[in-house]
Amino acid sequence: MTVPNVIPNGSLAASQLRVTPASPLFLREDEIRRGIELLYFGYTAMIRGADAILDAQGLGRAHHRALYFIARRSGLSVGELIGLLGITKQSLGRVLSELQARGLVEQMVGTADRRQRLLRLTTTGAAMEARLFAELERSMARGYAEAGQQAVSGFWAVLMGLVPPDDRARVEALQD
Amino acid sequence: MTVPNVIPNGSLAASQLRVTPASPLFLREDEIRRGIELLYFGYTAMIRGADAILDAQGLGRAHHRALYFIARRSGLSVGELIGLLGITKQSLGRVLSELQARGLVEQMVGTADRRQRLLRLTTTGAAMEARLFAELERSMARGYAEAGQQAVSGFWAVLMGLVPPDDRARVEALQD
DNA sequence: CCAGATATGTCAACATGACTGTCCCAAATG
DNA sequence: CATTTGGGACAGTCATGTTGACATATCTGG
Repeated sequence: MTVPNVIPNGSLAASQLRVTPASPLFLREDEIRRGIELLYFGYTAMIRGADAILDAQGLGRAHHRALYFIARRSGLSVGELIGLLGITKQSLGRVLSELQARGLVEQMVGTADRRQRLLRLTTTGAAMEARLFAELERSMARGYAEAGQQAVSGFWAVLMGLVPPDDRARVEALQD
Repeated sequence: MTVPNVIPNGSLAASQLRVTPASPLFLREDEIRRGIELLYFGYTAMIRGADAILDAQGLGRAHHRALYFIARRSGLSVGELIGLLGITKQSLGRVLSELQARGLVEQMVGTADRRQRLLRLTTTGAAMEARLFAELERSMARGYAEAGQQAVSGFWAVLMGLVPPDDRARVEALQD
């Protein structure tokens, strides 16, 4: 690698380096790469268990994400789900119709706005989502446990810091 | 949601709940879901900037991952790269031959084992990887900065906790 | 030194999940 | 009533993963 080990960055908080707190900070490339790699491998590892279940059912990650958010915000509209997933109407359309065909998801006409289709899980769908969630939970709980509760707030803080400020409200909104 | 708010977990460290440290711990579902969601949205957000560059070049994330790890471990073998990416030889083959055709990656016959093809970036490839890395870095540095250095070790700790113990050595090995 | 294991490459077929573009309908909104 | 909005449907494309089968060069153990 020819990229220098030390990278200038205008306005960062204190790092492990011995830098006076008020000075411009230099983050070492290794620290950045470590974050990138842990994010990649950690995310992959967390998903792995659920992937196996999905595979056995002939479903994919796209189905899981839809089930997850419908479970999380029962009664959300198709448009809201599209916004959370960040995909197009056409892409979601296929996933959603498969989930409906399997009897995992059902629609209701919106009450306030009758154009909307409000989504919720069927009993079967809720059971499936619970199985998938249990896998994610097992992994995440282990991560929390191994790191300790003190680490968890740092974990949250950095991840939220990755999300562009304009998008944060949407993420926070999931926390009821 | 019909899943209970409180989930039993055998052997976890202290949480925010008022639980005596030695007792079995109960992690609240919200804390788990928050981790899952932040991991999803944070990862997506970090990648976004690089995705735009890749798109403009007609490359995809698969190419980026290959470039990233070749940059990180210059001279690694095809088999090692397959192991890091967790994909099949055939999947990597396509990506790798595209990168070679574009003059971003080159191969050398292994010295110790002449069956191996050792991979490294060309000058052009290193420049491309540096551009992509700069985007990831921008995002990650902002996350670190907003959270503060103290949070970063918690961030690392939880993510490493997500990785199954057997796989951790491989992740650590990237840190030279 | 030879038989078998290993590292890599390649061809072919297929599945998933994204995309764009277009057209349509029903309901809300002004 | 005209326009906008929420949603559905159809068609085609692309990126990236998969299996399976086979080839070739090289290493390694008996």
